[in-house]
Amino acid sequence: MEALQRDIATTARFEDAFDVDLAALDRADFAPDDQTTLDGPGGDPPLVAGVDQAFLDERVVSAIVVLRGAEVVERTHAVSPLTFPYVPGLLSFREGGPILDAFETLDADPDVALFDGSGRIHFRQAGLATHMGLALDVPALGVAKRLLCGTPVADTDRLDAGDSVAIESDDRMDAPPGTVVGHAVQTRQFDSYRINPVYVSPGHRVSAATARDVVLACRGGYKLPEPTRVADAYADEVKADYS
DNA sequence: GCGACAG
DNA sequence: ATCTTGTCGC
Repeated sequence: MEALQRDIATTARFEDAFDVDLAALDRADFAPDDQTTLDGPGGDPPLVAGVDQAFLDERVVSAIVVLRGAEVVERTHAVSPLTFPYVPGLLSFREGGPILDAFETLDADPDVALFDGSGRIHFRQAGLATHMGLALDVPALGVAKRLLCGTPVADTDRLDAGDSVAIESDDRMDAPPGTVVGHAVQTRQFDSYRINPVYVSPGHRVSAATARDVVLACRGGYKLPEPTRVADAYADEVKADYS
């Protein structure tokens, strides 16, 4: 499996190779109750898919929500059996198949997809977002709540909303020393208590800088970017129906 | 043996 | 990820 991941890493493209209109994405308002920017000048915001999962006993709910700004264009999910344990570094072998099951039921073809986990921030530069992006050949990036590996180039405490700190490869990773494999992104912040940043990295056909910009543009007032947040909520909703 | 570890 | 009530504070 590790060999496959190294192969995936060499095939994946950690550079911009897509046509997402970032300017239009910037104009999009992801506030759930705002629809006013959907028909703004310069074209509609791109289709952004959020992917997240919720677990049952021996099964997993894989949810996909596609947004155009704050508008939910499509929601779909799949319930699949779990056949592999959680092993740090091998997450795609546990969650990848189930995620692809869900994508098979998706009609829309998103301009970019956000996965819950790492992309290039991975020992072999082939995290879940990289694996999925390549398998689906869709621009993809990973959004993780915790750092799997790599080293922030500066303190990530006390960052203001909108700030980001590059994450460089460390000696446990395949990437050449000093390679910027992602960013710690502060999507939200308060004056009093500290909110941790999310760790964003390229999956496929997206550069580290663009991955960061996409996540910042998708902020909807919560820690998680809106596509991820609504997919998370949808996964829990579906799980409740199966429990 | 020690350390480190997405979801 | 998941098990879980209340609770302190913008």
